[in-house]
Amino acid sequence: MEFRDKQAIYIQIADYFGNNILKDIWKADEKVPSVRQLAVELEVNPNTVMRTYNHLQENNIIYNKRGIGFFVSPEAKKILTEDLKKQFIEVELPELYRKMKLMGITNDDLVEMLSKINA
Amino acid sequence: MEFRDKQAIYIQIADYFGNNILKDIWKADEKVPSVRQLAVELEVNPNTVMRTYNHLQENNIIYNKRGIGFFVSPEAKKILTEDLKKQFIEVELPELYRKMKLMGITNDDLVEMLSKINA
Amino acid sequence: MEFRDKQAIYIQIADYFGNNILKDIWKADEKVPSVRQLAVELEVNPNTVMRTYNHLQENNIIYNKRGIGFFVSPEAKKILTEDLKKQFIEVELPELYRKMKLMGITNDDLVEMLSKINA
Amino acid sequence: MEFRDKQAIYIQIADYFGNNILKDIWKADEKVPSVRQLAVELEVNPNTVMRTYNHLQENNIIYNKRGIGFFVSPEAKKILTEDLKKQFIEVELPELYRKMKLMGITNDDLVEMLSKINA
DNA sequence: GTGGTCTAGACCACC
DNA sequence: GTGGTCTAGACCACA
Repeated sequence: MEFRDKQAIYIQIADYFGNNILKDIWKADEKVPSVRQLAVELEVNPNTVMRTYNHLQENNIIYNKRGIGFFVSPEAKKILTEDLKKQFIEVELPELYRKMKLMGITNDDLVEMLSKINA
Repeated sequence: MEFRDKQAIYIQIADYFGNNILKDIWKADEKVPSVRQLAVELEVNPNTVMRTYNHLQENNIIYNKRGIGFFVSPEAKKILTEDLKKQFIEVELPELYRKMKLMGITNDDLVEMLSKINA
Repeated sequence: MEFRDKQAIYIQIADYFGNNILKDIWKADEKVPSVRQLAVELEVNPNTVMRTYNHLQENNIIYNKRGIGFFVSPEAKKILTEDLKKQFIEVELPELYRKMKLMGITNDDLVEMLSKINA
Repeated sequence: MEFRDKQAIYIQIADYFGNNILKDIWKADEKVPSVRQLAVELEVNPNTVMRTYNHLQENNIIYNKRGIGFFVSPEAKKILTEDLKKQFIEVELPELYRKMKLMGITNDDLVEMLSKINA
């Protein structure tokens, strides 16, 4: 994992978790790596991983079993999907619309541009 | 100005400038508000406005006439448009694509959603 | 046993013991479940149960007959009652008083609320 | 401020904030001490204070103005009151009831005990 | 072994 | 001056 600058590492790790869960790579009630283990893997300070885990736990994405570790919460996927949709509809879509209008990009142009990425 | 926003205030001001220029509200070689005046208007520290102006000047969006004030540079609109396009194609479009795929939104869905905003 | 709870598991088990004794479900000199048996029942590590038993033994709630098992100590009920009262008077009551004052709940309100639980 | 052991310092600081807001010592949109300042006052590491502030911010008790500091959120008092009530009704009241029953304390006994604290 | 908390000290962007 | 993030290292309780 290589970290983009500009965004906090602990957030990037959280996003990585979100993706893994949304893509069904990590399923409900599965154990996620321990704090120390992940810290070694990502070459990051354990505190930073801990911060990610706290963040995810507060948002009910993961939960903790005392002395055993962290696990993917059963509601994780639902929560992540809803958050994504809400963010998309309320923030990103209007912003996209605004920019398209500003640059004179039509819906057809947009679809064509997206097809090129696909290819 | 939204202090509670996560984006830097001086960037928010710069965006405001960009919009005004792109929408032809401010045209080439027109004078923009003075630092002090804008600081009072936006209820912001003058240093912060100065920072915006420096930033815009470095990017040739505005230019300075000593003792008179700042003016919209003739190339401003062109530069802003190009920046916008570059950012759009290289960053936002791929990100849009990624999220659509993650949420299972098709091109048709997207066009329909955009139409709803228009309405 | 609720692993996700913030309270230590061995304490939760100890509380469970205390309740059983106070409610006369387990009486003086009666045998309590073996460590292994209880560990299986509660789906808990035997070490954790052992820890509970050590804890209870230190507080004279249970005693041990070598090779036979653990038994409810004759003074168990008295000790538990006294601990409960002490904790109640010195810690919980003042805390209750503090919160009632903070929320503007009167003694009458409290009695009424308690009656509702009873019903 | 002297810290009780057993409970995390950053939580104790958060509780202290809650009390100050509930008692109207700190009012809506008032500035709270800066991270560094409070750290010095409480003789605690700034990271610990930061942790408290993050915690409070996530719960909309305080908000942040970039480069200026943290402020009491307008909804802070309402949120705190509701949390307190919810916790009281759903957790503490049933627990109180359970213990009273276990120890044979009547409503009248309870009221009398509370009066003694008052005196 | 697991997480949880805290300290110390550093560096950064921003106002 | 403000917050925000990260590292390094330590100590603790718990399973």
